Amino acid sequence: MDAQYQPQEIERDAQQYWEKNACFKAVEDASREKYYCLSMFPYPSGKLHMGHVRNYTIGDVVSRFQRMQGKNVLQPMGWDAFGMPAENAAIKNQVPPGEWTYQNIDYMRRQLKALGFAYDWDREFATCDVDYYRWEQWFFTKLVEKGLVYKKMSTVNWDPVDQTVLANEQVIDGCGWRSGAPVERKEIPLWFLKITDYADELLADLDKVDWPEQVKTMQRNWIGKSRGVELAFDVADHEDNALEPLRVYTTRPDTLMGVTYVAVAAGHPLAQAAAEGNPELAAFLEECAHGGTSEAELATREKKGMATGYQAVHPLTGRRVPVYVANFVLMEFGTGAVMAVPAHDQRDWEFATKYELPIEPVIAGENGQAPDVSQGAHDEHGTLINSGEFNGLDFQAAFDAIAARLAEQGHGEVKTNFRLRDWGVARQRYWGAPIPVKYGPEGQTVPLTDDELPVALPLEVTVDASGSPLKKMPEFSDLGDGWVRETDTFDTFMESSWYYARFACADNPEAMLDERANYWLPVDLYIGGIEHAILHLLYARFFHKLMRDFGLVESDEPFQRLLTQGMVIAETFYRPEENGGKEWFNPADVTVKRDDKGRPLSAVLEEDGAPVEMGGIEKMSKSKNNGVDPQAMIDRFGADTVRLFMMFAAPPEQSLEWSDAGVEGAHRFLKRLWRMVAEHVEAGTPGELDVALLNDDQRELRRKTHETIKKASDDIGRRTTFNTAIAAVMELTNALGRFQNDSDDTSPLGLAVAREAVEACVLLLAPITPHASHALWAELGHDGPAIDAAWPALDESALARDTIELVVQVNGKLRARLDVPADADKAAIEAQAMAAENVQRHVEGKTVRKVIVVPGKLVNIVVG
RNA sequence: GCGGAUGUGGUGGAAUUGGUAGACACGCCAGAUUUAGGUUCUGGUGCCUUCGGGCGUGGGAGUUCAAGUCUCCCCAUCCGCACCA
Repeated sequence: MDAQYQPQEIERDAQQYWEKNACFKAVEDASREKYYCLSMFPYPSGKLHMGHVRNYTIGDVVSRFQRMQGKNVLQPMGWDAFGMPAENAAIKNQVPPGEWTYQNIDYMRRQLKALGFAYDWDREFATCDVDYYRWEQWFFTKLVEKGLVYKKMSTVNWDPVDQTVLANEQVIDGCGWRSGAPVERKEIPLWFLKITDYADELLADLDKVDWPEQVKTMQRNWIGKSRGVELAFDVADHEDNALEPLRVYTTRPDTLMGVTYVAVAAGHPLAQAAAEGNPELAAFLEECAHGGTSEAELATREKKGMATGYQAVHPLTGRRVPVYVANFVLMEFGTGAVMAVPAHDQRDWEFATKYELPIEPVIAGENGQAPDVSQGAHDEHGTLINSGEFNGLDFQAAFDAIAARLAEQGHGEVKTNFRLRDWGVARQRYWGAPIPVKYGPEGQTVPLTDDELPVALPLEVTVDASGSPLKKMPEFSDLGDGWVRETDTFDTFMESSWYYARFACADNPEAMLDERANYWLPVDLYIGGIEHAILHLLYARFFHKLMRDFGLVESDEPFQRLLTQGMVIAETFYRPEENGGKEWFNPADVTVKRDDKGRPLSAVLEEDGAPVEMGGIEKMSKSKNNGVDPQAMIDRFGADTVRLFMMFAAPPEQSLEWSDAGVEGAHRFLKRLWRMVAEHVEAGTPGELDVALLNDDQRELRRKTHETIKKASDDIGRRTTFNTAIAAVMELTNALGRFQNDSDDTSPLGLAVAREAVEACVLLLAPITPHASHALWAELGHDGPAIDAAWPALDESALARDTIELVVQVNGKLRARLDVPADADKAAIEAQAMAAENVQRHVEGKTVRKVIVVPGKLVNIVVG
């Protein structure tokens, strides 16, 4: 065989073999155990970035591993093809979004193929294909029939200059990203899906899936189920006329006696009414109507408020408290009003302090006395004080008693609330799936019928900054007789909420899903970025339940197991510019100088030899110019090296720092492995592996082989820590290298032991470096391809040891190491530990108080 | 602001169930080989040290025979926050 590792030839040959033999075509087979492995599909932005490479390598490693376990594996790929970037590119380059998108898909598909991923390409689709989104339109009309869809007024970001709705991302510091004009908040009617109808089930079914606990916690908190009391304050205006009662929700009815004011959102009817004839308040409401709508922006904004002049009547005491308008109270959230207990809620405390409102403690501190609230709120549960007849009750008793009293008086009731809000699915954009609804001349709103579907998005358009071209295309929107079509399109989360199911039967022109979906679903392992932990994953879970209740799928959850991968990050380099900005340089164009300990000292730009500043390690991004192009790395080292480095440099859930030196290390390892296999093949034909005849070196290498099989199987199959699996294989190759060089054992039996080790290395790496393993497996004389080889089997008997090394501690400090027989009892171990010279030295003259023996691990002698 | 995470040598990371801290790799140092080609091989490498040992997992306290791992407080960084995907 060729002693040189030639990745380009090897990878081309392997990929041709797989393609020619349709190796990765998945066929439903009820007699075989299936495994559906899915990586989140990419947005076709132009070319692959390292985050994609990482995501898809993880999925490919698991898919190939499961195939070697004998499973019937499905690993599909497609394109999340609708979205804003295509419209932005269209504005910039005068190319229709569809054309731009499909060109990007063609280029990125070639890149994926060059990485050797084991996809069933026959199932590929893009969400902008009408054959895909037509089913989403059809399903939406069915949801309308079932009453799971409604239209209501909702707040959006409005750019008053460009006369268009802006996404939160397009609002920068409260201003439109193109126009720079201060953004206004505008109310428009939008379509919503009733995800809140499924809130309880979405919460409960988190217990059924095998997901990282932190993701489940984030979803639970997002759904935010709480038990509280909804109560009403009577309200009186300046002339003491009674107004509509003010409804608020609280999870702390026990603090009700500490209410010193109530606050309403700027959009609340009470605020609007109070502003009439009050120009100052009207100006404040106007101020609140500016700026973005995102919760983060609202919550971090300086807390401001203004008195309405209205009074609210405390439902139990009859005491009057002022009604304020506050910019941190949201109309979308709950009733749009809150009761404020500044002594026991930090946000209320800050507001009360700022506007000099009373702060009255009603919950005792730890010592049973009134807590000190001069520096901040006391928000823990405790015994009630200053609460009249409720004094002395604990949280639960007070909750129940106060809720009962409010109910008695008709002022309130216990209520379960959710933080989760219904899903607004309408977007005022062009590049998305048209919402299949029409409006009649008398204001009718009618979902389209099956024979009016699909509504195909026109592809020949001119896009500019002034909003969706659909709204200016009567040939699209005008249906005649006074009927017009909806020009809003779906949120792109709609497409990504069910694509995993369509992969099971992507070629079906007659139905959204068919029985094949029930063969493949649920997805056994779903892999993607942690940034999708809430929205995408929650919407997809919701959509799955909708499809289930419509009889389209049988399972309750779409993704049985979830792996959330970390980001790919890299060092940044820059030079300050005269205008105060920074010019960023790509790591590929910079050389870092180090001191003799390897610490980075300085960096210079290769082009001019002059220094650049090191800007720290950041997520790969265009703005910091620290992206490393996967294509350049594949061209230089081959796909296997890139895959190996990505899997070795960090566990999949953590962020991964790109390192050119690390990639070279991965490449070096593959070259070394190749050479070792070549040397082994040259050394002669192995004999029969008769384990009874092994010498010590042979038995040791064989033990290492099977220890490695055991560890790699567990690391890849159960733990998904590919980095430690690779480290274990590297240890085995190191052991094999010593065996080849130091022992130089070319006896038939020695070669048989070496062969077992070599084949283990090749197969254990096959999911990670499939091309190299494909070639090496053939060089080792196998007729079938490596992808059809079974995962190496563990021989437990090879792991057996005669003696075990134990450590001996004195007072927890390591003092000696012992070789003890594997079957030694505690007394014997203790005696041997005590006898050790260094142990004697540390025990001498002291009293042995205790001896702890942990079998197989250590002995700890406690002296005093 | 709210919710979730992370923090270990010069660097990436390992330590899976409270039990040997630093596996594996990068970098660096020394030596050998080769001087065409992204070399290869061997050895060393946490810090301090009076060479006995001592110290050491972001900082501070605590539980334990034993803490990177468990508890509490603090600091820093990252992710998400409903129209980015």
